[in-house]
Amino acid sequence: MRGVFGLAILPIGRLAMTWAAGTNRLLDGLPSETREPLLAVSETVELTLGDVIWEPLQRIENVYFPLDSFVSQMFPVDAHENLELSLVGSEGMLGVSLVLGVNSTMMQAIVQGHGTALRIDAAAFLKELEMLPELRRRLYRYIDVTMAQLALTVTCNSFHALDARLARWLLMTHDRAQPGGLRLTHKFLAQMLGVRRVGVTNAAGRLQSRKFVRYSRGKITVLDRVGLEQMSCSCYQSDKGIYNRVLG
Amino acid sequence: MRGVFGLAILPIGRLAMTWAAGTNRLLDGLPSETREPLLAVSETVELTLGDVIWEPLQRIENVYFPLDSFVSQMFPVDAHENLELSLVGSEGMLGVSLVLGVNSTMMQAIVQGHGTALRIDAAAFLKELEMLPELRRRLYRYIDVTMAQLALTVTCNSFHALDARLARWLLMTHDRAQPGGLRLTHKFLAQMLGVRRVGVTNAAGRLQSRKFVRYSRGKITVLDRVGLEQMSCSCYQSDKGIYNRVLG
DNA sequence: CCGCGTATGTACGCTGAGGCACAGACGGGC
DNA sequence: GCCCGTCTGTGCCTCAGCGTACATACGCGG
Repeated sequence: MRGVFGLAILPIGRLAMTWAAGTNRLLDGLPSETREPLLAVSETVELTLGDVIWEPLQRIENVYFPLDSFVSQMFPVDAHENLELSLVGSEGMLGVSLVLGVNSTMMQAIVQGHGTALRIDAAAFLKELEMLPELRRRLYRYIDVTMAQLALTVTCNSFHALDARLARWLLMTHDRAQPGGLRLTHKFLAQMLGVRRVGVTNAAGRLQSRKFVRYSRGKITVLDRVGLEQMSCSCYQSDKGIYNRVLG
Repeated sequence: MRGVFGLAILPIGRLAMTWAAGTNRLLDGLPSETREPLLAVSETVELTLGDVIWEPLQRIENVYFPLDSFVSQMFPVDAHENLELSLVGSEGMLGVSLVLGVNSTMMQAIVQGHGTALRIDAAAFLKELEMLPELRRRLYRYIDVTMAQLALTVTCNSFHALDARLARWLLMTHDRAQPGGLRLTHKFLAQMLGVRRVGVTNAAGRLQSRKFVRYSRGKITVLDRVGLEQMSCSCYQSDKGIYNRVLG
């Protein structure tokens, strides 16, 4: 039972308002007869800021269930046309294509927040998936959620101003990150949001002057979640709503 | 065998370069032991331009496999913030949430192109789905494709100019439509692309002045596919590539 | 064949964001 | 404690697309 972590022993996350570090909400929602065999083939690994989990067209060797790390997925089109599509933290899973019977991905996945994740070898995962109907059931529902969230993001990106999108992005990141300030430069945020760095500097400046955040040289501290929520578009709440509706 | 149509009898679509009317490419790719039982519970229905297949949060009563009709899906956020997310024609299926075990959808689906589709009652479909592993296998792969296509669309919408996106949209529609000119007003295109009507009028004017299309009062004729392809962004080809890679 | 509704064309100012350039400011490493 | 690289701030011009308003043009129904 190498590296199984506290997940099976301390399912505290289910009652907490925020997602507790050390658990994965997707797995948490499984009956223990389903969760245990999966944990038995998983190992806890450390993911470091900037690690590339996979590149487009790469074969999926492992799937990941983040615990207190989080990872963002992009879809590279041309050289610098990157844009974050989804943020996967302890509420989700990386490698859903495998669940759908496709063993490679079109996405690029990069670690955004340092922390731990459960890692399962692709072959072992598929074997368990076959034997555990409850696992299938839940992961399929999760996939439906990610599709709806992706659809929301398309619309949000098209219609909502940068300030609102930045606020939303900071909130979503804050939800998934460990306490103690986010490691994010403006340049990086610009890539995530698909805009210029200067645009982020201006938008972030406006957030800071309203005392919603404080930042300095790549470290951002959220000071006022409520303020950020008011400034962000409704998509932040919608995104959570989509998740809770199907998986809550 | 009410309304089973020529699909089982005349699988001509498999050899044709363009998708032949009267077949559905997803079902076409199935072995006949799988296809036949599904066809036995399906009926052919006529879909008329403007029909609303479903609204957000509505229960999925039927799934659809378009034959020579096509349907677009939107994700309404606020009042008029609509934007097309996917175009489903004879290459696809409507109601994938059901395949994932979720019996409602966040999408709005509206018929874009008049024609026929196979319709299957949700309960009957689920029953067949359970009994037909090959069907599951193929539909799961299709879902993976739609996720990748959606991801592509997010990025395309963020980075590519209206002219290119309009060209892409016309090509995709043209691919799925029956021969003889598309029924699309500028106002409608504007909604699909998430821009103002005036923007479409200008962009469409540029396409027309280059003799790529001709249009008048809601009817658009594609004159020069190659020209349109050159004007559209690479996303048109990418979109087809994603499909063929997994389902071709 | 007239009228009205819908579709399309055009105009004007506005603004968010792009492209680019450069200046200051912090902070880790030597 | 200094240097240099990285991060952040600012300025300037450009431009695509928005909001709005109004003008024309086609075509169907009476």
